[in-house]
Amino acid sequence: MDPASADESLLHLPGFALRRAANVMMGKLTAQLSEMNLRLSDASVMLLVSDRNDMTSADIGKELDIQRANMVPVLARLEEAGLIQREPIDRKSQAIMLTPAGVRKLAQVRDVTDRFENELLNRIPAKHRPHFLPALLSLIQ
Amino acid sequence: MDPASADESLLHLPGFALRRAANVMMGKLTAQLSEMNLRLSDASVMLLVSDRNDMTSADIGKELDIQRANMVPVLARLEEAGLIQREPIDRKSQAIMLTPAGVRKLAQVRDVTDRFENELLNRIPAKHRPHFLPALLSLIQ
DNA sequence: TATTGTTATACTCTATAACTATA
DNA sequence: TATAGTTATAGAGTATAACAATA
Repeated sequence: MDPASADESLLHLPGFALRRAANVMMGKLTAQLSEMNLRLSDASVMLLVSDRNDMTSADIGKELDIQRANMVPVLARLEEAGLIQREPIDRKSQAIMLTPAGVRKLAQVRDVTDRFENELLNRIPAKHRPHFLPALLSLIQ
Repeated sequence: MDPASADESLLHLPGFALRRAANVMMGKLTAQLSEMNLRLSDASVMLLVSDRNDMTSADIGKELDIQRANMVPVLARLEEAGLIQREPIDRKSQAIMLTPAGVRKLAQVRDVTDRFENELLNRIPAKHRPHFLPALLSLIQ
Protein backbone atom coordinates (compact mmCIF):
# COMPACT_ATOMS: atom_id res chain seq x y z
CA MET A 1 0.00 0.00 0.00
CA ASP A 2 1.14 3.51 -0.78
CA PRO A 3 2.18 4.97 2.58
CA ALA A 4 0.54 8.24 1.59
CA SER A 5 -2.78 6.44 1.26
CA ALA A 6 -2.45 4.68 4.61
CA ASP A 7 -5.77 4.76 6.38
CA GLU A 8 -6.00 4.58 10.10
CA SER A 9 -9.02 2.31 9.65
CA LEU A 10 -9.52 -0.63 7.32
CA LEU A 11 -12.84 0.62 5.95
CA HIS A 12 -11.33 1.39 2.56
CA LEU A 13 -11.22 -2.38 2.04
CA PRO A 14 -14.54 -3.59 0.54
CA GLY A 15 -14.26 -6.94 2.29
CA PHE A 16 -13.74 -5.33 5.66
CA ALA A 17 -16.56 -2.86 5.06
CA LEU A 18 -18.82 -5.72 3.95
CA ARG A 19 -18.23 -7.59 7.17
CA ARG A 20 -18.67 -4.49 9.30
CA ALA A 21 -21.86 -3.43 7.52
CA ALA A 22 -23.34 -6.90 7.92
CA ASN A 23 -22.43 -6.95 11.61
CA VAL A 24 -23.88 -3.49 12.23
CA MET A 25 -27.14 -4.17 10.43
CA MET A 26 -27.62 -7.70 11.74
CA GLY A 27 -26.92 -6.41 15.24
CA LYS A 28 -29.81 -3.99 14.86
CA LEU A 29 -32.17 -6.63 13.53
CA THR A 30 -31.12 -9.12 16.18
CA ALA A 31 -31.93 -6.57 18.89
CA GLN A 32 -35.37 -5.90 17.46
CA LEU A 33 -36.18 -9.59 17.12
CA SER A 34 -34.96 -10.38 20.61
CA GLU A 35 -37.67 -8.04 21.94
CA MET A 36 -40.14 -10.60 20.62
CA ASN A 37 -38.03 -13.49 21.94
CA LEU A 38 -36.79 -14.57 18.53
CA ARG A 39 -33.34 -15.02 17.11
CA LEU A 40 -32.30 -14.23 13.57
CA SER A 41 -32.37 -17.92 12.68
CA ASP A 42 -35.86 -18.29 14.17
CA ALA A 43 -37.20 -15.42 12.09
CA SER A 44 -35.44 -16.71 8.97
CA VAL A 45 -37.04 -20.13 9.36
CA MET A 46 -40.47 -18.61 9.90
CA LEU A 47 -40.18 -16.33 6.86
CA LEU A 48 -38.91 -19.17 4.72
CA VAL A 49 -41.54 -21.70 5.71
CA SER A 50 -44.34 -19.10 5.81
CA ASP A 51 -47.25 -20.72 3.98
CA ARG A 52 -45.40 -23.78 2.72
CA ASN A 53 -45.96 -27.23 4.12
CA ASP A 54 -43.39 -29.25 2.20
CA MET A 55 -40.02 -28.20 3.60
CA THR A 56 -37.98 -30.56 5.72
CA SER A 57 -35.39 -29.51 8.25
CA ALA A 58 -32.69 -30.37 5.71
CA ASP A 59 -34.40 -28.24 3.02
CA ILE A 60 -34.56 -25.27 5.35
CA GLY A 61 -30.95 -25.73 6.33
CA LYS A 62 -29.81 -25.73 2.71
CA GLU A 63 -31.73 -22.55 2.02
CA LEU A 64 -30.46 -20.76 5.11
CA ASP A 65 -26.95 -22.21 5.04
CA ILE A 66 -27.42 -23.93 8.37
CA GLN A 67 -26.14 -27.45 8.69
CA ARG A 68 -28.48 -30.31 9.51
CA ALA A 69 -27.01 -30.81 12.95
CA ASN A 70 -27.38 -27.13 13.77
CA MET A 71 -31.00 -27.06 12.67
CA VAL A 72 -31.94 -29.30 15.59
CA PRO A 73 -31.78 -26.70 18.36
CA VAL A 74 -33.32 -24.04 16.11
CA LEU A 75 -36.40 -26.15 15.37
CA ALA A 76 -36.56 -27.42 18.95
CA ARG A 77 -36.72 -23.82 20.15
CA LEU A 78 -39.46 -22.90 17.67
CA GLU A 79 -41.43 -26.01 18.53
CA GLU A 80 -41.01 -25.35 22.25
CA ALA A 81 -42.39 -21.85 21.66
CA GLY A 82 -45.39 -23.36 19.87
CA LEU A 83 -44.57 -21.61 16.60
CA ILE A 84 -43.91 -24.62 14.37
CA GLN A 85 -45.15 -28.18 14.16
CA ARG A 86 -43.85 -31.23 12.38
CA GLU A 87 -45.94 -33.31 10.03
CA PRO A 88 -44.68 -36.69 8.80
CA ILE A 89 -44.01 -36.88 5.05
CA ASP A 90 -42.90 -40.50 5.22
CA ARG A 91 -41.32 -42.50 7.99
CA LYS A 92 -38.00 -40.70 7.50
CA SER A 93 -38.86 -37.07 6.77
CA GLN A 94 -41.13 -34.53 8.33
CA ALA A 95 -42.47 -31.26 7.01
CA ILE A 96 -41.93 -28.17 9.13
CA MET A 97 -44.90 -25.79 9.13
CA LEU A 98 -46.12 -22.90 11.17
CA THR A 99 -48.78 -23.44 13.82
CA PRO A 100 -51.68 -20.96 13.98
CA ALA A 101 -49.71 -19.16 16.68
CA GLY A 102 -46.72 -19.24 14.37
CA VAL A 103 -48.76 -17.63 11.59
CA ARG A 104 -49.81 -14.84 13.94
CA LYS A 105 -46.23 -14.35 15.13
CA LEU A 106 -45.04 -14.28 11.52
CA ALA A 107 -47.17 -11.20 10.92
CA GLN A 108 -45.22 -9.45 13.67
CA VAL A 109 -41.95 -10.73 12.26
CA ARG A 110 -42.89 -9.32 8.85
CA ASP A 111 -43.64 -5.94 10.44
CA VAL A 112 -40.17 -5.87 11.92
CA THR A 113 -38.29 -7.20 8.91
CA ASP A 114 -40.17 -5.07 6.37
CA ARG A 115 -39.39 -1.96 8.38
CA PHE A 116 -35.81 -3.10 8.81
CA GLU A 117 -35.26 -3.73 5.11
CA ASN A 118 -36.78 -0.37 4.24
CA GLU A 119 -34.58 1.43 6.72
CA LEU A 120 -31.54 -0.37 5.39
CA LEU A 121 -32.26 0.69 1.82
CA ASN A 122 -33.10 4.23 2.88
CA ARG A 123 -29.72 4.63 4.52
CA ILE A 124 -28.08 4.06 1.15
CA PRO A 125 -27.94 7.22 -1.00
CA ALA A 126 -30.43 6.93 -3.87
CA LYS A 127 -27.81 6.83 -6.59
CA HIS A 128 -26.14 3.79 -5.04
CA ARG A 129 -29.32 2.04 -3.90
CA PRO A 130 -30.35 0.15 -7.05
CA HIS A 131 -26.85 -1.34 -7.32
CA PHE A 132 -26.72 -2.76 -3.85
CA LEU A 133 -28.68 -5.99 -4.09
CA PRO A 134 -27.27 -6.94 -7.51
CA ALA A 135 -23.75 -6.40 -6.19
CA LEU A 136 -24.43 -8.57 -3.14
CA LEU A 137 -25.98 -11.30 -5.26
CA SER A 138 -22.95 -11.33 -7.53
CA LEU A 139 -20.85 -12.25 -4.48
CA ILE A 140 -23.08 -15.20 -3.60
CA GLN A 141 -21.92 -17.20 -6.61
CA MET B 1 -45.76 -10.08 0.86
CA ASP B 2 -47.65 -10.53 -2.38
CA PRO B 3 -48.08 -14.31 -2.75
CA ALA B 4 -47.26 -14.00 -6.45
CA SER B 5 -43.87 -12.55 -5.56
CA ALA B 6 -43.15 -15.20 -2.97
CA ASP B 7 -39.56 -16.32 -3.31
CA GLU B 8 -38.48 -19.71 -2.19
CA SER B 9 -35.31 -18.10 -0.86
CA LEU B 10 -34.86 -14.94 1.17
CA LEU B 11 -32.21 -13.49 -1.11
CA HIS B 12 -34.53 -10.80 -2.37
CA LEU B 13 -34.14 -9.18 1.06
CA PRO B 14 -31.10 -6.87 1.05
CA GLY B 15 -30.39 -7.54 4.71
CA PHE B 16 -30.41 -11.29 4.20
CA ALA B 17 -28.26 -10.98 1.09
CA LEU B 18 -25.87 -8.72 2.98
CA ARG B 19 -25.39 -11.28 5.69
CA ARG B 20 -25.00 -14.13 3.24
CA ALA B 21 -22.52 -12.24 1.05
CA ALA B 22 -20.43 -11.33 4.08
CA ASN B 23 -20.46 -14.93 5.30
CA VAL B 24 -19.50 -16.30 1.89
CA MET B 25 -16.67 -13.86 1.33
CA MET B 26 -15.33 -13.96 4.87
CA GLY B 27 -15.42 -17.74 4.73
CA LYS B 28 -13.12 -17.62 1.71
CA LEU B 29 -10.73 -15.17 3.33
CA THR B 30 -10.72 -17.10 6.60
CA ALA B 31 -9.77 -20.27 4.73
CA GLN B 32 -6.90 -18.54 2.94
CA LEU B 33 -5.59 -16.98 6.14
CA SER B 34 -5.83 -20.24 8.06
CA GLU B 35 -3.34 -21.73 5.61
CA MET B 36 -0.84 -19.31 7.12
CA ASN B 37 -2.08 -20.02 10.65
CA LEU B 38 -3.85 -16.70 11.04
CA ARG B 39 -7.42 -15.81 11.86
CA LEU B 40 -9.33 -12.89 10.46
CA SER B 41 -8.84 -10.94 13.66
CA ASP B 42 -5.11 -11.66 13.60
CA ALA B 43 -4.75 -10.34 10.07
CA SER B 44 -6.93 -7.32 10.87
CA VAL B 45 -4.73 -6.40 13.83
CA MET B 46 -1.58 -6.78 11.76
CA LEU B 47 -2.92 -4.66 8.88
CA LEU B 48 -4.15 -2.02 11.30
CA VAL B 49 -0.96 -1.74 13.31
CA SER B 50 1.30 -2.14 10.25
CA ASP B 51 3.96 0.53 10.64
CA ARG B 52 2.43 2.33 13.60
CA ASN B 53 3.88 2.14 17.07
CA ASP B 54 1.34 4.12 19.04
CA MET B 55 -1.77 1.94 19.20
CA THR B 56 -2.85 0.34 22.44
CA SER B 57 -4.97 -2.77 22.71
CA ALA B 58 -7.97 -0.58 23.47
CA ASP B 59 -7.30 1.57 20.39
CA ILE B 60 -7.13 -1.49 18.17
CA GLY B 61 -10.30 -2.87 19.67
CA LYS B 62 -12.21 0.35 19.00
CA GLU B 63 -11.05 0.35 15.39
CA LEU B 64 -11.89 -3.31 14.81
CA ASP B 65 -15.02 -3.37 16.94
CA ILE B 66 -13.53 -5.90 19.33
CA GLN B 67 -14.09 -5.34 23.02
CA ARG B 68 -11.16 -4.85 25.38
CA ALA B 69 -11.70 -8.18 27.09
CA ASN B 70 -11.80 -10.00 23.78
CA MET B 71 -8.58 -8.40 22.57
CA VAL B 72 -6.64 -10.29 25.24
CA PRO B 73 -6.63 -13.72 23.56
CA VAL B 74 -6.10 -12.15 20.11
CA LEU B 75 -2.96 -10.32 21.19
CA ALA B 76 -1.79 -13.27 23.28
CA ARG B 77 -1.98 -15.46 20.18
CA LEU B 78 -0.08 -12.96 18.04
CA GLU B 79 2.54 -12.49 20.73
CA GLU B 80 2.87 -16.25 21.19
CA ALA B 81 3.47 -16.52 17.43
CA GLY B 82 6.21 -13.89 17.70
CA LEU B 83 4.39 -11.48 15.39
CA ILE B 84 3.77 -8.59 17.78
CA GLN B 85 5.51 -7.11 20.77
CA ARG B 86 4.38 -4.71 23.47
CA GLU B 87 6.23 -1.54 24.32
CA PRO B 88 5.32 0.45 27.46
CA ILE B 89 3.86 3.90 26.78
CA ASP B 90 3.44 4.67 30.47
CA ARG B 91 2.93 2.42 33.44
CA LYS B 92 -0.67 1.74 32.40
CA SER B 93 -0.66 1.47 28.60
CA GLN B 94 1.44 -0.39 26.12
CA ALA B 95 1.88 0.08 22.40
CA ILE B 96 1.31 -2.93 20.18
CA MET B 97 3.73 -3.16 17.29
CA LEU B 98 4.88 -5.76 14.83
CA THR B 99 8.12 -7.63 15.43
CA PRO B 100 10.51 -8.04 12.49
CA ALA B 101 8.91 -11.46 11.93
CA GLY B 102 5.53 -9.74 12.09
CA VAL B 103 6.61 -7.28 9.40
CA ARG B 104 7.67 -10.17 7.16
CA LYS B 105 4.42 -12.02 7.82
CA LEU B 106 2.46 -8.85 7.08
CA ALA B 107 3.84 -8.86 3.56
CA GLN B 108 2.29 -12.30 3.06
CA VAL B 109 -0.95 -11.12 4.63
CA ARG B 110 -1.04 -8.19 2.20
CA ASP B 111 -0.52 -10.57 -0.71
CA VAL B 112 -3.55 -12.56 0.38
CA THR B 113 -5.80 -9.64 1.27
CA ASP B 114 -4.92 -7.58 -1.80
CA ARG B 115 -5.73 -10.54 -4.04
CA PHE B 116 -8.89 -11.21 -2.05
CA GLU B 117 -10.15 -7.63 -2.29
CA ASN B 118 -9.44 -7.56 -6.03
CA GLU B 119 -11.31 -10.80 -6.58
CA LEU B 120 -14.21 -9.53 -4.55
CA LEU B 121 -14.50 -6.37 -6.62
CA ASN B 122 -14.06 -8.27 -9.86
CA ARG B 123 -17.00 -10.51 -9.06
CA ILE B 124 -19.23 -7.46 -9.02
CA PRO B 125 -20.37 -6.39 -12.52
CA ALA B 126 -18.59 -3.19 -13.55
CA LYS B 127 -21.69 -1.05 -13.58
CA HIS B 128 -22.43 -1.88 -9.93
CA ARG B 129 -18.85 -1.91 -8.70
CA PRO B 130 -18.24 1.80 -7.97
CA HIS B 131 -21.41 1.92 -5.87
CA PHE B 132 -20.54 -0.95 -3.59
CA LEU B 133 -18.15 0.57 -1.06
CA PRO B 134 -20.12 3.83 -0.74
CA ALA B 135 -23.29 1.84 -0.13
CA LEU B 136 -21.60 -0.26 2.55
CA LEU B 137 -20.12 2.80 4.22
CA SER B 138 -23.54 4.44 4.35
CA LEU B 139 -24.70 1.50 6.46
CA ILE B 140 -21.87 1.93 8.97
CA GLN B 141 -23.31 5.13 10.44
C1' DT C 1 -13.05 9.63 38.15
C1' DA C 2 -12.02 7.45 33.99
C1' DT C 3 -9.15 4.27 31.55
C1' DT C 4 -5.99 0.07 30.70
C1' DG C 5 -5.32 -4.47 30.87
C1' DT C 6 -6.87 -8.53 32.65
C1' DT C 7 -9.66 -12.74 34.47
C1' DA C 8 -13.63 -15.39 34.50
C1' DT C 9 -17.69 -16.73 32.51
C1' DA C 10 -21.57 -17.51 29.58
C1' DC C 11 -23.98 -17.48 25.30
C1' DT C 12 -24.44 -17.91 20.32
C1' DC C 13 -23.09 -19.68 16.08
C1' DT C 14 -20.67 -22.95 13.56
C1' DA C 15 -18.17 -27.40 12.26
C1' DT C 16 -17.35 -32.42 12.45
C1' DA C 17 -18.01 -37.10 13.37
C1' DA C 18 -20.87 -40.72 14.30
C1' DC C 19 -25.19 -43.24 14.90
C1' DT C 20 -30.01 -45.06 13.76
C1' DA C 21 -33.61 -45.58 10.73
C1' DT C 22 -35.51 -45.19 6.33
C1' DA C 23 -35.57 -43.98 1.10
C1' DT D 1 -26.06 -46.35 -1.11
C1' DA D 2 -27.72 -42.08 0.02
C1' DT D 3 -30.54 -39.26 2.93
C1' DA D 4 -33.12 -37.51 7.35
C1' DG D 5 -32.87 -36.61 11.88
C1' DT D 6 -30.30 -36.72 15.81
C1' DT D 7 -26.50 -36.65 19.57
C1' DA D 8 -22.28 -35.16 21.27
C1' DT D 9 -18.61 -32.19 21.11
C1' DA D 10 -15.31 -28.69 20.00
C1' DG D 11 -14.01 -24.30 18.14
C1' DA D 12 -14.63 -19.47 17.42
C1' DG D 13 -16.76 -15.02 18.23
C1' DT D 14 -18.99 -12.14 21.33
C1' DA D 15 -20.98 -10.05 25.78
C1' DT D 16 -20.89 -8.75 30.70
C1' DA D 17 -19.14 -8.09 35.18
C1' DA D 18 -15.54 -7.39 38.08
C1' DC D 19 -10.86 -6.30 39.67
C1' DA D 20 -6.16 -3.93 40.37
C1' DA D 21 -3.22 -0.46 38.87
C1' DT D 22 -2.57 3.88 36.88
C1' DA D 23 -3.94 8.30 34.27
